[in-house]
Amino acid sequence: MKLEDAKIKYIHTWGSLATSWGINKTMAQVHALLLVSTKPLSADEIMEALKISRGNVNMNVRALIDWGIVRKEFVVGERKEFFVADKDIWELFKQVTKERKKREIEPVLKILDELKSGVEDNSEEAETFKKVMNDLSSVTTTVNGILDKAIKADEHWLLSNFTKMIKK
Amino acid sequence: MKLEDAKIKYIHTWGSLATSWGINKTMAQVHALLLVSTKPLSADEIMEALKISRGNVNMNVRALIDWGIVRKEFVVGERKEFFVADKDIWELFKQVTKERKKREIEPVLKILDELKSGVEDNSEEAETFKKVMNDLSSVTTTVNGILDKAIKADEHWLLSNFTKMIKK
DNA sequence: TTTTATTTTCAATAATTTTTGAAAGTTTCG
DNA sequence: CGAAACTTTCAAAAATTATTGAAAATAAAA
Repeated sequence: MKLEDAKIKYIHTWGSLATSWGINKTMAQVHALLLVSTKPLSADEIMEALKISRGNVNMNVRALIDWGIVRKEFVVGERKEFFVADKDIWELFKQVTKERKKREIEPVLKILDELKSGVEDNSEEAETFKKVMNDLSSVTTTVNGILDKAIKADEHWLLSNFTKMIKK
Repeated sequence: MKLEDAKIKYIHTWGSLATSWGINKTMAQVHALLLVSTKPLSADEIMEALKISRGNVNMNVRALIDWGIVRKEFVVGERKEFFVADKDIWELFKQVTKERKKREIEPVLKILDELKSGVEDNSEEAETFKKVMNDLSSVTTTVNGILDKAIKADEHWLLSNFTKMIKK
C-alpha cells in the first residue's frame, strides 16, 4: 500500500471509530491527520487535507486543544498558527480516558448516588430500585477507580500488571 | 424523592449517558425502564411509559435482545410478549463490554494491523507512520486483553485485583 | 494609526440519525 | 379455514447534530 493511501485509510477509520463512541467524526479526523503528519499543520493545510471549512477546522482544533491532545506550535517566519498532536499513544490514551471520565462518568456517578439515597419510600419496589442504583453505582465506582489508576500509570505498569493477572 | 420521580430521573440520565457514548437514547431508556421494573413489561407498557411508538419499541427491544441484555419472558394467560432485563449489574457491565469490544474495538484492531504492515515504503515518513500504527495497535491490544479478562471475571475478582493494584 | 492577515463566531443550511405509523406479516384461537 | 391479536417492517417525516461561510473580532505589520 502507498503511504498516502494508508494515511487516508487511517483517518477514515479513526473517524468512524469516533462516531461509534459518540465523538465528532471531524474532530477525530483532524487529530488523526496531525498524528500521522511529520510536521505541524496550519488551519489552511487541515482544510485542504480533509476538505472541510475554516470554521469547522477552527472549532475542532479548539476542542482538541481543550481535550489536551493537540497543541499550538510556533513556526519561525510564519504568522499563522500551526498545530501538532503528540505521538505518545499511551499518553493519548490516558488523556482521552481522563477527559471522558470527567465528562461522561463522574456526573452520572453523582446522580446515581443521589438516587440511591434520595428515595424515602421503603416499599419492596423502592428497595429493589435502591438496590439497582446501588449496584450501578458500585460497578461504576470500581471502573472509575481502575481508570484513575490507569491514568496515573505508565505503559509498562499496565502491561506488567495485566500479565500478572492473566497468569493467575 | 418520590420513587416514580427517581425512576424517571434514572431513565433520563441513562438516555443521555448512552447518547454521549454513541448508543441510541431510546434503546438505553427501554433498558433502564426494564431494569427498574419489578415485573416483565409488554410492548404496550413500554410505549405508554416512554411515550414512544410501537415501531420504536419493537426495534429497540430487538436490539437489546441482540446485545444479550434483555430477554423475553412468558406470562401465563397472556398472548403478547413480555420483556425483562436481568438485575445483575456486573453481568450487564460484562455483556455490554463484550459487545462493544466485538463491534467497535476488534474491527479497528484488524485495520490497524493491516496498516502497520501493509505500507511498503521505507522513507523516514513511512517509518514514523508505521510506528504510530504500531503503538496504536499495541495500546489497543493491551486494553482489549484487559477487557477480555474482565469479561471472564466475577465482580469479586475485579475488586480484589483492583485493591491490590491500588496498594502497590 | 491604518492596513492586512488571521482567527473566531454563529445563524443558516446540510447531513445524519431517529422516530413514526400504517401496511404487511405472523401467530394463535375458535 | 378465517378472524382476531399481536409483531415486524420500512418509507416518509421529524429531530438532532454537524458544517458552512461570511461578517465580526483580533493580532501583527506597515
